[in-house]
Amino acid sequence: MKNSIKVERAKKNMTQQELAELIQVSRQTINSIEAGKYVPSTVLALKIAKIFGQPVELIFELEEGD
Amino acid sequence: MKNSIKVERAKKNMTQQELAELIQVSRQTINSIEAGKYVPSTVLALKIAKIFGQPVELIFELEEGD
DNA sequence: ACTTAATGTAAAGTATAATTTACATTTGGT
DNA sequence: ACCAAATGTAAATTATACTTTACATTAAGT
Repeated sequence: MKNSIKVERAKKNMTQQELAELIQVSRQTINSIEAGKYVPSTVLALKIAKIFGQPVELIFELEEGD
Repeated sequence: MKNSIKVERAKKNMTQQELAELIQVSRQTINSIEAGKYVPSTVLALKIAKIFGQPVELIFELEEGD
């Protein structure tokens, strides 16, 4: 699964720290998700999508093998 | 977080078993998600939404406390 | 009433998401 | 070059998603 969190963050000029605080997780959680180290829960995906004003499927995309 | 998987399944006349096979998880995983026992990963949410032809936000909804 | 498919539930185990702490590296401004 | 903010990375721990097995309950058909 890939995601465009980094891009959306850049659009809004938002740091990992700020995003982390907005959705109430640690900064490392955001960093790890961006780095593709793990797949977030649906709650996180919904919160992130909401903040960026985009549908979940536009920020998170399935890949081969998912 | 609540979801409308049961309803969408009913619309399509699909069993938990069938849905489970389509997204490659156990039947109990579907059952537990429907029962609200836990929040699925974003990969599962995307797969489920895809099968029902609905956006993720329409099937999975945040609640107070999420 | 009987049978069968579908669903609900539960316990134990495994895999993985998320946290915390800590430090290294990069980037941008002055 | 220096400083500070932001990002990358990593190990250890905790929380939770998911599996497997197994059994109980419900719903529907005959």
